[in-house]
Amino acid sequence: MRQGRRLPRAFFTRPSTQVAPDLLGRVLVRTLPDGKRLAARIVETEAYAPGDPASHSYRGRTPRSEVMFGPPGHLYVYFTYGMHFCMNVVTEPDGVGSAVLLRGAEPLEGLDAMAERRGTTEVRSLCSGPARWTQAFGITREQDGADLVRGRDAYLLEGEPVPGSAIATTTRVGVTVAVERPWRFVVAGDPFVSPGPPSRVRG
DNA sequence: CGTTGGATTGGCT
DNA sequence: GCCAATCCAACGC
Repeated sequence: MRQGRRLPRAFFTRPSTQVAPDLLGRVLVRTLPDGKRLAARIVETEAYAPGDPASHSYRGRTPRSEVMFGPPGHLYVYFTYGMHFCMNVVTEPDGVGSAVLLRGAEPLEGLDAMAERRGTTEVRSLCSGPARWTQAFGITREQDGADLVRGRDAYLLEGEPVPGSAIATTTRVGVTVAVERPWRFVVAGDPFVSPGPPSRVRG
C-alpha cells in the first residue's frame, strides 16, 4: 500500500486548528528499536492553540511544555494520570506554544506487535484513544522531541487527506475549559474514532 | 515543601 | 455509571 512521501516542515508551520483537520487520513509510521515498522491512519485529533486555557502552553514555558514552544514537526509526549502517555504534533513557528493531540487511528501495519503491547487483539482497541495509541506504538518520554520530518523513530506520510465534508467537529475530550472552541476533529462515522461528545459535520 | 487534580483507561457494580 | 490506579506538574504557602 502506497502512502506517499513524508509531510514537510511547512505542513506543520501553521495554526493547530488548520493542521489538526489536515492530519486526518495521514499515516503515522513508527520504527521500533528492533527495526519493526508500525503504521496507522489518523482518524481523530485535537488542536491546542496559543492563548488556549486548555493547552499545556497556556501558562508559559515549563520543562514539560518546552517542546511545544520549539520548532514545528516534532513530537510532544507527556505523561498523565500516573500511567499514561499522550502524543502531540508540534505546530506553528519556533517560539509559539502550539500542538495537535493525536487521539485515534486505524491500525494498518504491525498489528501483531501492537496487540502484544496492548494486551488485546481487538483491533478497535489498539489505537482508538490517545493513551492506547502511544502504548500500541511504544511511544514514551524517550520520543519526546523526536523530529517527525527527518527522524526515523516516528514520521508522518501524506496518506490520503480527508475532505472537509467528511470531517466532524466536537468539543475536546476531558477538557472543561474553553468549551466554546470545538477543536476535536474526527472522520465522520469512522469506526476507529473513540467515543466522545456529540459531533457535527462541517459545512 | 505540601496539596491537588489531570488532554485516561479498564474493571466492576 | 463509578472509581481506582499511580505519577508528577503546577501552584500556593
